[in-house]
Amino acid sequence: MTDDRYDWRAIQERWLPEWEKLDPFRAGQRGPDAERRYALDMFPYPSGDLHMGHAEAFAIGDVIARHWFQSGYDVLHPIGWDSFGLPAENAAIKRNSNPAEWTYENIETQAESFRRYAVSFDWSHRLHTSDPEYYRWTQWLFLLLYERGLAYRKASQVNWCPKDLTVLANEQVIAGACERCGTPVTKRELTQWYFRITDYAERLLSDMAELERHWPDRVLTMQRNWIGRSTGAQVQFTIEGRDEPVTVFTTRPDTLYGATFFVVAADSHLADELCAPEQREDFETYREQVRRLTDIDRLAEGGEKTGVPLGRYAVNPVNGERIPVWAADYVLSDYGTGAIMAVPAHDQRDLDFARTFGLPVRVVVDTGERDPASTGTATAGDGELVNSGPLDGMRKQDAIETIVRRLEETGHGHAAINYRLRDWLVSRQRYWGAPIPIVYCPIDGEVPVPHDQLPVRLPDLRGQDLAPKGVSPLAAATDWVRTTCPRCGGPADRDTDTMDTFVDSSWYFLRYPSVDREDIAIDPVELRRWAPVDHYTGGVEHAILHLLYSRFITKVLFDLGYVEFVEPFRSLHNQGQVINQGKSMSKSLGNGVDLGTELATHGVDAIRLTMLFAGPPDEDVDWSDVSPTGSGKFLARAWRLARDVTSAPGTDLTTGDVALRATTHRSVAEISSLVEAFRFNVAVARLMELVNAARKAIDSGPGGDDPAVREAAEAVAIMLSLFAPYCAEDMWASLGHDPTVALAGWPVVDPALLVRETVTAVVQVAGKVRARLSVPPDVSEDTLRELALADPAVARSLGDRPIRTVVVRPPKLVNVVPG
RNA sequence: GCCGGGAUGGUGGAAUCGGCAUACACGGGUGCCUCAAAAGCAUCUGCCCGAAAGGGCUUGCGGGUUCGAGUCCCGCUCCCGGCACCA
Repeated sequence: MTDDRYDWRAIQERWLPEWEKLDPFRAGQRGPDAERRYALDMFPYPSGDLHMGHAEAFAIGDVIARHWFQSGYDVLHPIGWDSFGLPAENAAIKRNSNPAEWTYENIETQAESFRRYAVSFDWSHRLHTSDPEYYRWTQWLFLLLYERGLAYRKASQVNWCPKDLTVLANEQVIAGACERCGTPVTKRELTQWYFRITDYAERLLSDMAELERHWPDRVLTMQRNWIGRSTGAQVQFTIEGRDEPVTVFTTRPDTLYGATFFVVAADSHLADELCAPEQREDFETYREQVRRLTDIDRLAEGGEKTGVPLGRYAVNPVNGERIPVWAADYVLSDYGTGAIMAVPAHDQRDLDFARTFGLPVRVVVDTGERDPASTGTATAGDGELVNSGPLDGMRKQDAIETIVRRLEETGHGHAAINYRLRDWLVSRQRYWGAPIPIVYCPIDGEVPVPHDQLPVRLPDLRGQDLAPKGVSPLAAATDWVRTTCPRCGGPADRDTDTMDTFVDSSWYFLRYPSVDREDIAIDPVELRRWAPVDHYTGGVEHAILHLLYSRFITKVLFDLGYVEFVEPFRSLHNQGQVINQGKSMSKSLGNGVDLGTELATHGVDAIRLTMLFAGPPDEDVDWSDVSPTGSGKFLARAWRLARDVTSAPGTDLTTGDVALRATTHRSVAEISSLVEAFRFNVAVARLMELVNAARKAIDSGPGGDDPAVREAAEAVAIMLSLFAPYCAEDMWASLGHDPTVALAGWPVVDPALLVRETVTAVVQVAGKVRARLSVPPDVSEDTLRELALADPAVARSLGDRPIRTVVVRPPKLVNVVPG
């Protein structure tokens, strides 16, 4: 490299093979006493090559990991692939092949791109969730939950995607449509496997206290809303002609005297059971109509209430009043008990229903507002209880406590907490996933596959065998399905569903430290060494699903003694999206930006730097607003700086120009705290300032042979290695050092150089800046006041106005206030 | 509707313990270098008045607290994200 032009292509070609040889980012190299850190990036799904979004996310994660490496920590920064999933199956059908082919081709492509992108991974901990060596342990995890009673099978109405022909978890239904393909979701009654995540609702909520301030607010809020805790009471209503009472959940037991009717979910078994013979025809017509309606259609109707009377009566336990029972679709069969007491005066939905069907409205809380029956607006606020027997005259909170006590005394109810969260449906009617390790025996029934028979491997299906049929493709592999019962040895059938791929990703971070262990899933010693994850980087699209499931599985494994912490991710940051011209990139808009093309045009460093300099990491980067060319220019400038250093390596740096040294040390101090605060854009800006200052020192200051210039250039190289590793490495070589700059060690700040000899004091007159004074940092209040008042600009600005007060805040500011 | 987050030059963004608003860049102007171009270097660049010196104004809008507000308080407008018949 004799050319003195910055040539990023040559630099990439030179250093990539050197780094491959050095393999500098292996975990566990720093000895037993080094402090350890676990840096984790959300692992990618192998759909083709890496894209702009990956470039952003992994650049951010890499700065964090590289900063830890530079700071002397022993760092685990692993990578893997979330490699089960639907697109591989679709590709396999198209190519008449097995999904593995497409999957592992893409993994290799992405791995190659990651290497070129210079992410500081420890490749020796690599994993793929579709490897039998991995999914064996996913199946083991399933069995663990099964043995604990946390995995169970039940028949229920499930979300069904009519295009993908598979069931979906509640979390995968977005505004009534399939998360993956956007098709409106319908309901089906199926027997499926569930994980009992609702058992952990309270802990998932309360353990969030330790995530506060370390996770983004919006993620915590989304999780809280998703879990949806509400407090109230369960109340038992007798149904005429039925032995067992029906329980309802309400958050407003104080309004019990205002219940004027009773509603059960139209699609529930209860509605079917309660329907009187004379209403049977109407009910079944209505139920058919409800079943056909997707959530999207229902939303489109704008809250129009529908329903049918069931011809039965419920009895209000507090006053013995008979109230009619209706079936309606505004009551959900899978929330609470699927039945409610309707208090139209104080609940808007009940009021809408009552007004539609002419049902009575009785006010029991006087809020001072007008009668809901005439205004159409339910009154939900606090007020004085009326028409409520013993509760009359109380306020809301008193009434709630009193009525709950009475219900408990009479055995008609009790205080209760209800959650919006449902159990996690994990069965999928797909091929490319981890088979559910259960067999069905005519004699022994449901039997778990013994641990020593894991993994239950996928049979080799390809092409049309994988086409969606509404049942799992595995059902057609009869040789695979037919097996022997582990208990009695007789013929039995395997479960033909595979697990939701979110099961795979709910524990991968626990596997990374011990990927090589073939005998156990999680090596407790390795896990203790690294986990929990110190920092997790990834997209906000996983704010609920992946993060909630991971937290749940971690808690289960904690209870079983496999892990020693209850929260897997100490801190979390969500990167923004890379968009173009104000919109997210898409084929239909034709505004896609290809990462490969950008890298080929500007080089890895310029792209990484552009991503990081564009703005705060959690905000979107609009590619049409940023300048990779500008980033490239800065890198060239920094690179030239190193070449213009003429002092020898090892020169005593403390003899350098004091002014530049102070600038360097101040920059290092500031950049350190900016990087720690994830303010990478500002850190880069400060680095640019340091480069500019050093440039000036060479061109019009002490010159290139001054040790302070070497000190500045070396600091720039080390700090730049977080953002632009190739350029930094080449600078490091120019400065006469051996690779790799990535492990050179973060520059040490000399506190003596941070002390300023003079500072600028601002002098204001009536709050407007009129003069600046150069004063010592420990200037006294009196001296500063005198200096300020003696300043001619202050006198001019004051004119002949008298002075009312002088505010003095040494050493920064004086404000002279005229009378 | 509920919850969360925002609004600063032509653009991306700095300045969050109340104390120099517009750092660092992008874009643009002018000049040097060059046969020319690219690259590089120098320099200017919030708005208005002014030849200049200088002055006035400015952080979505309206109030308030304060010697002093982009920053704190009250009331709005608009934008982005999440949830949405959850009893």
